[in-house]
Amino acid sequence: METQSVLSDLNPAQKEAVTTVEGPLLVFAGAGSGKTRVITHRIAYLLYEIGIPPDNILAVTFTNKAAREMQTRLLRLAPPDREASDRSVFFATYHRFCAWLLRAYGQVVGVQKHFTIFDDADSVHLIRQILKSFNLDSGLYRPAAIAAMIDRAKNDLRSPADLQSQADGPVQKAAAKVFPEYDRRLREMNALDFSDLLVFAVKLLDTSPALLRQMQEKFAYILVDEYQDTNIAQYSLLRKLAAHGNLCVVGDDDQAIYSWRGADIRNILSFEKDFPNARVVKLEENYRSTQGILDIAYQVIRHNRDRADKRLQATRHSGQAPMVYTAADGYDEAAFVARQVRELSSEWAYSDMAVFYRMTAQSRLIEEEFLARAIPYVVVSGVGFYERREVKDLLAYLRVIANPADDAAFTRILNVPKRGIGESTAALLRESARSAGCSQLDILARFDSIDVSPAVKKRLHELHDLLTDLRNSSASLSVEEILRRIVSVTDFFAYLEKTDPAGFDERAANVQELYTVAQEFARRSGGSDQTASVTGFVEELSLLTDADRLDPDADRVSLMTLHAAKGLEFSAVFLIGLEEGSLPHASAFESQSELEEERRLCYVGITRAKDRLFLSHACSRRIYGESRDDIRASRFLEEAGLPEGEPARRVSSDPTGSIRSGGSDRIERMALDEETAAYGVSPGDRIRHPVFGAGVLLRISGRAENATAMVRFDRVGKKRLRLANARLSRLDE
DNA sequence: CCACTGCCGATTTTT
DNA sequence: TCGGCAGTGG
Repeated sequence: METQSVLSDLNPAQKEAVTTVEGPLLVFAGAGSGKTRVITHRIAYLLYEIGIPPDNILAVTFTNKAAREMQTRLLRLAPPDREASDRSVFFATYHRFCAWLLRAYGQVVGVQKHFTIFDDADSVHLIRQILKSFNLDSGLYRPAAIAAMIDRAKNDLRSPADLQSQADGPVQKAAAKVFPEYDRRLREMNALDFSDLLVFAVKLLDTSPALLRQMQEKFAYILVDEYQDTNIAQYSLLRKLAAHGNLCVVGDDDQAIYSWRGADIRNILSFEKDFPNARVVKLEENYRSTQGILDIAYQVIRHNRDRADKRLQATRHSGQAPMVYTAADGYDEAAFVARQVRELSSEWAYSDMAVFYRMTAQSRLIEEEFLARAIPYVVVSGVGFYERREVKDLLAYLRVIANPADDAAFTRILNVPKRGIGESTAALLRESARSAGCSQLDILARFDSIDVSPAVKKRLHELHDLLTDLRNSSASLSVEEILRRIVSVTDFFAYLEKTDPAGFDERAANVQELYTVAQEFARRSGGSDQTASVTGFVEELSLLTDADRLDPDADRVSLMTLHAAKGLEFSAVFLIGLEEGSLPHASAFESQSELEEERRLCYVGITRAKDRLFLSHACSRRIYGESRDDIRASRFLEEAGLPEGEPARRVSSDPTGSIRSGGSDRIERMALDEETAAYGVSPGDRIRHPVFGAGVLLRISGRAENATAMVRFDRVGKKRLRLANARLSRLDE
């Protein structure tokens, strides 16, 4: 009976993938072929048919979202009495798994228990400081570029010395020079960046054979999702853990789109070589898309040379043919998308539709058009909740509490809220810490011996007391209570009010939201050791992304980059900007392998569509403020055998004039700054202008008296106006 | 410590 | 075009 539920409804290939339990297994899971099903059913099979204890199973994913989804779906397969035990199957991202391992055993390789995880912004910030201390011009050597190189080296398990010897070109040389210093400072701060989590986990398992053996025994069965995106460090980790050979990897080389992050497609293509007895199963039955959509996808992807041969077969009826729209320009393209969305909305919910593009900036015209027509949408990703200033500030307090050596966090809160400690004092603390070989917080503890004015000394004293008090009280408080305490003792709300009066409501709401997140964390972890729970909370936040908190129930069209689209599906998909230079991106023109990755991006986009697919491109476009009308259609359209149409005429859009837009909501569109409050209007509003009449406010840019509004008027079309001068009034809806 | 200005640069960003 | 920065001046 149980076999029934675990194996029923699986096709033969899926069944083979689920029941081939011993030995290495590579599952090529084409788009829409039931990949997640296979993984979850396989785990269920291991648990309920083979009788493997749940804590012997490790399932590795790339995103928290994927981990969560698998966990939920596994629970649905559980016999009623087994639910509880299923929870001890270890679902984790690589990074979370490594963080777990290092918290428990990291001391062996010099990682302190309460280490902090640096996010990209922290890293870049640190690198900027180092460049400065080396007198390297941060204009010439862009910190983000250096950070990327170092990150890449780590993901390749290359040491600073390796980078040094391979460095070619001035920027790489600079990166090679910064690398060891960057690492040194991280160690000093008891901090690890994202890739360090992997690097040190590998190092730990290398250093301690006993621990490795223990882990191999514990995780006797390992499953890996999205194997095509594995980088060298991750691969190395897997090889060590899965020396027993019970490794099941699931992936699709055609959907490898993260090589620029160090992912190496060869990991999946040479799995059979690396694990000699590997069984290979190909899932080529597609349950998602119509045949017409799959045909186009195949026509595109077959142009890649570096791929395993396979072709998806539709299990669904043929459906409506995909279409290409050749737009006069970007506005026309946006209008086309909006019109179609409106039309399709009689058949599908907005949340069944999505617009994909190559670059984040490409969302803008679509957003404006959707705002103008009151089409509800959500931009997936964008400025994340966890990147918001107020959230990072409060997080920095927690970081200092959990890890007093975290100088980066300390620097962040040193003068936040403003307490009259300026750059010169900050530099002094930095320097003293440097020469004394201790943390800046340690220096603060000895403020008496610091050579500063009495006034500054007093402020340092107060800061020290404040932090000491917080740290002491943290032992007996929940994370939420600690947060509330930080907010109250620093008078945080007053600080928000003062520095950003217009954005106050927004920011205050974010602080509230953070309380809620802390509450939920406490409920989940049911913690005992408080320091551990602060550490745990900070870790959780560091490893979360904004996508983890999007509300899936809201009825909105999703706007996202092609990278963000992987793993999702929609009834109707719009893939816009299919132009040479955009998709494929210009930077890929010179390289065969990069072009192939662009092609895979295109493929990923196409295969997200269940029923309707719209591909569009424009003949003329504004690029970096310059109008260009020599834009050529993407080669991928030609490869797909899709003729471009006659350039469409500019269509003047009919303003719908109705209700407030859907775009703006707390999480995703928080960019409405001071101006919104100052002038009482925000994007999406129906407004009236004394001369031009009624229209829709599309966008606000610039600040203070330079702030300009982009308005689409019903009668006279689009105009830019200075907010300070234009007397815009909001029309009630 | 801030507000202003002028310059540069501009893919993608699972963690 | 536009946003993020470093450098400047009050």
